[in-house]
Amino acid sequence: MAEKEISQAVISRLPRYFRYLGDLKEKGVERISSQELSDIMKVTASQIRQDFNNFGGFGQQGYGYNVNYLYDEISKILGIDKQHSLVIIGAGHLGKAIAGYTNFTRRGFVFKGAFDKNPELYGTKIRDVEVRPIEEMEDFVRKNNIEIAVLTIPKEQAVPMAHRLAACGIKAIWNFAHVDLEVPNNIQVENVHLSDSLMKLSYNINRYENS
Amino acid sequence: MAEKEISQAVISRLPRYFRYLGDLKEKGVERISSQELSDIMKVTASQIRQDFNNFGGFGQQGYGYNVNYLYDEISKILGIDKQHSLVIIGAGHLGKAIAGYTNFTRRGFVFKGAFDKNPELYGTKIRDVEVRPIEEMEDFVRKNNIEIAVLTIPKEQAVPMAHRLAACGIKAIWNFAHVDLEVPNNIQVENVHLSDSLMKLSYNINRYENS
DNA sequence: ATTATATTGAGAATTTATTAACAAACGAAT
DNA sequence: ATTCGTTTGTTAATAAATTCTCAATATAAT
Repeated sequence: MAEKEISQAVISRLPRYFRYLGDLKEKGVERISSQELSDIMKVTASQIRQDFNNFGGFGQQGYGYNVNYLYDEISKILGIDKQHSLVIIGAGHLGKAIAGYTNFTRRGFVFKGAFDKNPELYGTKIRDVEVRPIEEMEDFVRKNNIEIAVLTIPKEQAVPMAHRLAACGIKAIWNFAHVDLEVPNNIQVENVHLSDSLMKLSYNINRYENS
Repeated sequence: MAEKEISQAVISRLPRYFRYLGDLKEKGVERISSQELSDIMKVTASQIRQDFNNFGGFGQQGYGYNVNYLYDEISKILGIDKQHSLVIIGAGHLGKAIAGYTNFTRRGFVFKGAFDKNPELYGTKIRDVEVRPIEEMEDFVRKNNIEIAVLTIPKEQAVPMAHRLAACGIKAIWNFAHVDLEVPNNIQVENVHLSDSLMKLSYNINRYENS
């Protein structure tokens, strides 16, 4: 079947729709039109309809969208209807912050292991999970069929670590190191470059002041 | 003077250029052509030239770009040639991770204060800075002319806190809470929605498997 | 000095993304 | 049943972003 490629711009907007639909769901709202959603989310109704239509018609003419149905469909598209196992590589504050973030668990991201190269951390616990020596990482990933590695280590160590992760069959890397990884393209990478984000903020402060 | 508006797409790419130019600088590379940079960064040479040209000609025909000069110019554009003061609102793991990230200091982001509403944290230190009661935030921001607030608190508290920050003259909010803030448009907001990022990763795992 | 080579900056062409427009379809009211 | 108002899905129009092309201009070589 000829899968039409969906642009990453569209994908990037889905989690936000998902978030707002979750809120509506909690409030007990049953149906919503693209126009109402447009007013709440401050994006055009046209874009909302266009975005949803990439995946087939979720709505109904004259009615709008059923909130629960749409919510479920988006969660399927995003793949968060299934569980994903993850390990943290680097048990510093950032690693701990992410591991401890319970909302991820609610979304099906199950925190299975944590690794560090600092012996002082071995045996300490993050939410019932023991920090292990980084040497044990490969075995653990293989045996437990881990899908996602969260890379919260300094950039100097990130590139070789990505290679190690690739070699032991990880499916995806959520990369917090400030460096671009080189991995085979069967491994998905999502970068969170915090310093890039902060620089953008700095630009916008500047821009506002000089205008 | 009629300032041509630069698209955020371009701005988003600048930090990455900056990072690569920093690396080249460290390696002692003096000049580089858009084609060489293209090979290293895996973006088109055309885009590189177009991007730089938004800010005036940084290069020279037949020569290329001077690495040091270009690096300095981009740092000016991004506003990281000057110092920016920041405070952390929410001294949990994420707040600590960010406050402790020394590279930000190198880029001129100076960590001045940390606030939390949990009394157990009062007086504890993050890099020589004492965690203070959140009630003292307004005064501190005003007296110390703080520019940036890093919002690392749960989403329920984020919206009212953004209002408090707006009221005491903050210039920018770096928002890690999973919610969209409403602030007057003299305040710059940069969102880091980690769960959105993780969902994108999940989508791409799915997409690869079903292709 | 002259010529060959390299490389930008800028405009044109193309592609992609966003917004607008509207026919088709549904629900509700009469 | 028919009509009316609503709202989608889809196509068309517009806008924005990216890539291509090449004249202009620099460096380097002879």
